[in-house]
Amino acid sequence: MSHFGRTGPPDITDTYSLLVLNITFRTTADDLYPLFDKYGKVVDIFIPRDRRTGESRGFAFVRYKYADEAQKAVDRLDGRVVDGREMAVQFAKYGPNAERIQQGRIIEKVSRIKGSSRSRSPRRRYRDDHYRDREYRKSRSRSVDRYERDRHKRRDRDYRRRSRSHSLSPDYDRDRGRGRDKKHYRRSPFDSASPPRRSPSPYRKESPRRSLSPKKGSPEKRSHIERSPTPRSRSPPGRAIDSRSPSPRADEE
DNA sequence: GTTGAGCGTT
Repeated sequence: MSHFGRTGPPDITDTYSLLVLNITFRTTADDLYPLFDKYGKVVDIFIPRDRRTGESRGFAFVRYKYADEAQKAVDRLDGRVVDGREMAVQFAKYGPNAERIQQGRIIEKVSRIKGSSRSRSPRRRYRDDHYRDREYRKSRSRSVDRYERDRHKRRDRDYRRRSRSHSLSPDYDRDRGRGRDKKHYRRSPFDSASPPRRSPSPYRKESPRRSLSPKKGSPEKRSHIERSPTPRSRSPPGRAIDSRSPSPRADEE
């Protein structure tokens, strides 16, 4: 009763799905229920979680019974700060069965949009057109494309932290930033209160940090060489290990 | 204990 998503989809025949993005990873369906239920009758709330960690992915699906209520919730809850984070509420474009959705309502059949009431959500922007363009082609299964991208994203998401970007063009990056939010936009690097005096090259992605003395060794280099099946007994038959790791305690122990 | 583009389960 309280927990949504525990069971399969109850009935998505006459329900409107709303996509809630930008929510915190700690936000649960129970937390969103009172918020969305205040604006209408919430049929079900589902928050996709990770299969491995089980943590929320950062977005949830709120299903409403009526479109007017859903629309109101989108207008009222869109941009609302929840748990210190602004959540973006918008109509879902895709359904659970990869079905097409218009204004949150699942359309089993691919009907042509007459253009009656589509300019109701100005938040969709050109993104809708972009996706639609791909669907129009129908040269390939978009479902697979989506899953493939998702998969890459999952792994890339973890690796992204270490590596900023492989080598994407400025255009690509700019397109993404522009389509998402403008909060990332910075007025000017010189506008900063602290001049980049300390930073040798703020524009540089990273400092090469070339050290003339490679110290004793680089563990990273050894990573690709071998995993060292026996890291503990990797002590070479020399005095290298002895000189750098006397291990006085080990002697006593 | 962390992260932040995006579209979903029994």
